[in-house]
Amino acid sequence: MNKTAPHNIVIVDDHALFASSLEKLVNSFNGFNVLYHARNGKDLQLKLKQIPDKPELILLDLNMPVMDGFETMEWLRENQEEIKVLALTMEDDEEKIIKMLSSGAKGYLLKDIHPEKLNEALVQTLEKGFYHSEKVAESLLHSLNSNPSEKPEFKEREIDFMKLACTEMTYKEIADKMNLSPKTIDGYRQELFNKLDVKNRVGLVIYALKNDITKI
Amino acid sequence: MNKTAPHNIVIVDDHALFASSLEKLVNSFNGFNVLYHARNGKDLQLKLKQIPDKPELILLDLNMPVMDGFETMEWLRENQEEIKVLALTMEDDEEKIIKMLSSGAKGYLLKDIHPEKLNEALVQTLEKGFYHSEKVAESLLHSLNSNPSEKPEFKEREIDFMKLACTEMTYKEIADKMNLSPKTIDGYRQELFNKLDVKNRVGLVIYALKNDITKI
DNA sequence: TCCTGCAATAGGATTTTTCCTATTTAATGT
DNA sequence: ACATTAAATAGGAAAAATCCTATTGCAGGA
Repeated sequence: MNKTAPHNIVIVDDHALFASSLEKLVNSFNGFNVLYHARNGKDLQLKLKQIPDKPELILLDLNMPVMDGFETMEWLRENQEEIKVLALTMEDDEEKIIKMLSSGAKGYLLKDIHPEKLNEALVQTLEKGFYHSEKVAESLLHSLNSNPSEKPEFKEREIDFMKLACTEMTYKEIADKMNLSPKTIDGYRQELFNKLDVKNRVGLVIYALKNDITKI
Repeated sequence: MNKTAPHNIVIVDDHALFASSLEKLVNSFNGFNVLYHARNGKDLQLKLKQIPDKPELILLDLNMPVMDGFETMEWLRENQEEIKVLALTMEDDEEKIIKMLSSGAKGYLLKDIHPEKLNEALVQTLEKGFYHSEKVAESLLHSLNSNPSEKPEFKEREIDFMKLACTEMTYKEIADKMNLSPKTIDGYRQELFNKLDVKNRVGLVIYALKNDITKI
């Protein structure tokens, strides 16, 4: 069909099965060819160094061990500016979308998109330089409109405290663990209750879990 | 290569991109052919009814809207006994593995397996009738050994209480909501603390969330 | 009917949490 | 050296949570 050289793509994803499957899919698109895939950012750095053929575009997963999508994106922006990057991930978290796009990603795809959309995204990114799905565009608009509710910032110690507050420890025990007076802990507690608009420790725990301050 | 008719496979997964990608991968295996894919259990029922060609094997995702993998597995066991099923999912939750296998799944694959393993699993399932990856086999052994820790049973009211305990309500408020005396609530609380071996309300909240008693 | 088991309830004490306000200390810029 | 600020700390009190034990009411089985 297409006589010109196909566009070289690289896939970065720690899920071997998904990466391999996706490779087959991308190869089935007209005019695209998957050069190789990398397990994570580190692996990608290595392969970019060792393999002379450079991709035009990278499909980058965000959740990876070793070196995740964000770190990888930062590194690519600094070291491989010519390569276009499309973020490809499960989560449509507004914060993450903004973070990736402002780090220089050309687009942000959700893994539940239709295969034809992926094809469209690849073509459009190479042609126009960017691609934004309806869903992501919507998310962005939403975040611009409803942004007055900015997320509060936390100090290191506050985050430490919140994590410990999500355990069965009493405040006295937490104070010991953090080498602070119980009264200082009480100060953190109060400050956080106000900042987060919660009524009690359970509210704090729920906030911390909802916002990935800590995992259980 | 293989002159005999290829083995027909059906993929059930709500992620269009993954399903389509996986289709390409499976088609690339020697002797396999993907008939079609379904978005969920309901969709599968429909397609099994409408499409005369029956698959020999179904690759079944667990997390789906509408009709999830567990329900689908139950239905398949009752209505399409001849079709072999391999569960294919992200989570290596022992409970889920056991649930699927005891519902008649021929194997349980994690989505992070290597593509060749998938090929192997398909071949072996059709030949021997089952496939168990090292990881899953290990999980099963582990669960058999360390099973003395059975999960406690909860009464309706206890579950109601736990859900409310995972909010910012005080016990007095919870008592009002449940139309019980605060002292009764205190009884539930104490009983649950003992049963679950937790020290305080935060412990209870964490237990409830870990065990999907409630969502946040 | 009597016994038994379970859910609901209570009394009373102690500990922890929560709230409000104020002071000390350390760090930082001018 | 002095003003400014943020972090750490304190006092004191009310509210909520936690603990232990005991009683009541009711339903079902012997």
